[in-house]
Amino acid sequence: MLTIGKLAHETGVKVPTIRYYEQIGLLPEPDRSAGNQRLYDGAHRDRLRFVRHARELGFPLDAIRDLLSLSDRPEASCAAADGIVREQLHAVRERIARLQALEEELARMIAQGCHGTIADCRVIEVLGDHALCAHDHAGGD
Amino acid sequence: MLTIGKLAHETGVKVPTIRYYEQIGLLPEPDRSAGNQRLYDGAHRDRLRFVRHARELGFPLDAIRDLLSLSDRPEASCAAADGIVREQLHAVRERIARLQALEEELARMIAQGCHGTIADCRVIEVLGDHALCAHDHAGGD
DNA sequence: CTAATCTCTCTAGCAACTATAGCTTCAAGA
DNA sequence: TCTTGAAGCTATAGTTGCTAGAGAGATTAG
Ligand SMILES: [Zn+2]
Ligand SMILES: [Zn+2]
Ligand SMILES: [Zn+2]
Ligand SMILES: [Zn+2]
Repeated sequence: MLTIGKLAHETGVKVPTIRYYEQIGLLPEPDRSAGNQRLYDGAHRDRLRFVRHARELGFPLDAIRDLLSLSDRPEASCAAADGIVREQLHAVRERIARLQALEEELARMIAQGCHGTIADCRVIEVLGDHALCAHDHAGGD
Repeated sequence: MLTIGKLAHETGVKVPTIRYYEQIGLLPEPDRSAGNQRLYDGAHRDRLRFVRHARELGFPLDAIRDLLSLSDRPEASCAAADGIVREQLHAVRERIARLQALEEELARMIAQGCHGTIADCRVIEVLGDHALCAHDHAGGD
């Protein structure tokens, strides 16, 4: 049996985060000690590790919730799980593409190399006028 | 003179967002009409376009606040502005690197190609055990 | 038995907006 | 002039995924 602090230590998830996950229904409510303190077992630890790992891979909590409920039904088809991962991969690739466009644009701004006053500053100028940009980075952030 | 709706239309920034920027002190309070409605001029529009463009390039509002106050002092050295942009470029590159590691890992998970039940699902298995990962994606999100 | 360390609940805050409610003002047509 | 509809106003709360603090109670080592 683990107290919340030990569970935190074993999983690398901070104590308030564990309580937060419980609050939003991502983790089940554990039993309590006579003094009302949470007591966890191995199953809780595995579940929390799963959550942490999925978070490290960038999955949003909603997707993790779905993945968890799938993993609770071992006989179900894994197509749904694979779909969630595919979706996440897609989202990650989109973010990468957007960021790479930004990277190029920022690098271009800096490459113009200005060392004067703000009045002649290339970067301030470009920031003020998207027409000076090479890309169309219109899409939301 | 522009009403807030026209300013929104001309800059592509939504009306509530403009009011929000004013509230946090990013945009100056404009004059008001007799009926208490905001009235903007060309300077306001330029400033808001600057903000929007910087946001599109991923700058946080705090950095934009600094850039704006620099651009109000045309005789100042532009080193500070360049530094902010360099910092942003650095942040973007770091985010790209992190996302690329995630992308590889997710692609690897999917490439294992599983079409069975959850009990045998590779992706659920990998999510449950970071030891099956090729990367150390420990760092924050 | 006491002191130090956990743990408890609850509230509020972060970024950067977005959405809603309930009201007032404005512009144009009949 | 009246009326209707769009646009504007303020203020509050919600979003995501936590994090920080207050003030109280529980547990454990010496
Ligand atoms: Zn410069
Ligand atoms: Zn641009
Ligand atoms: Zn599968
Ligand atoms: Zn991993």
